[in-house]
Amino acid sequence: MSASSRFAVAVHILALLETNANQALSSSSIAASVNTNPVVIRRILGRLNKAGLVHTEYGADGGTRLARSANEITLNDIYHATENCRILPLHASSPNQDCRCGRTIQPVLSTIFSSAEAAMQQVLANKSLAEVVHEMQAQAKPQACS
Amino acid sequence: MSASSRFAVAVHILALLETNANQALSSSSIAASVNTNPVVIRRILGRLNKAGLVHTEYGADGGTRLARSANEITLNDIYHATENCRILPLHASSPNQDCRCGRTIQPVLSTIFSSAEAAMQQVLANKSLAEVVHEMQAQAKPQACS
DNA sequence: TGAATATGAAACAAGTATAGTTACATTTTA
DNA sequence: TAAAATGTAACTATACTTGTTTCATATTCA
Repeated sequence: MSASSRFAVAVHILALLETNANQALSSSSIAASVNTNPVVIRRILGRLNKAGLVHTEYGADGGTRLARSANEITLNDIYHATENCRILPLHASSPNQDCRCGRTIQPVLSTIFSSAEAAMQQVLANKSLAEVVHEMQAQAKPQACS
Repeated sequence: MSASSRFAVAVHILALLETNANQALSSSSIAASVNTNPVVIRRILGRLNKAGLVHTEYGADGGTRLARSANEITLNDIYHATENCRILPLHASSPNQDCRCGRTIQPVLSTIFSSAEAAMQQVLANKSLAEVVHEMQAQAKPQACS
């Protein structure tokens, strides 16, 4: 059913890159903020690289930077870069095709499940990384007179 | 985490009960349609019973019937009866609270993830079991002149 | 009363995915 | 050449799902 925490960690990573846009960050320094192992970070960075969201350089003084503006990265971009599977899976093994119900349930469910997932992704598509970072900064400095 | 197909199987079960509303169905006969073990069915029926969607009777000639009209059961009711966890989980272990990003990411993500999940559930809430059964019957008998 | 039929629940195995860790080859820079 | 960084493989531990067997319990009916 549920997705992995890769998506949440990926947003964390990218928010960290945006707030430190003046320098490339190593997987070790990112891991210190996420509170995990650098290899876990590198595995996620591999997906983000493949999706073209970040750019990584080898060697001493290497590390990772955002590949485009935080305004041009949506949470849906990050979601697709980090998660594989359908949120709402169909049956583990195919139903009995000799039963009318078994024959017809999956095409109907597949359509409905796709609509449900699309609605979720639409919310993610409407939120940019820049907005997330802005909300995080508002969280860090709450207004005294709110 | 690996995905659960309980939700899809639960819809299958309830659709089968609706199309055989004249009789109580045993877990064995349901399992024959789903193509799995009766105990798997009984585990899901236990959740549906607890949620008040079906009513089960013991003994010879026992079995399960819908507890209310298929018009009054939405896919979101079934979803909540069968699935436990959040769709979009936060970090597996808490981020570094000494980092500004680590401190602020989770409350922001939690709000966004809740909105995304709510959008998905809204789609499910707008689809009744009766509609699903109707779509299945349309699937079984396509119009010749469509 | 007793046999038949059904559920509910416990226990176990197998399969799969995630998260964390160690280790090492490779690339780049100073 | 040494240092610092990545990419990747391998391994462990954990957790969840699915399928299965087994058995106690409840209900019906001859």
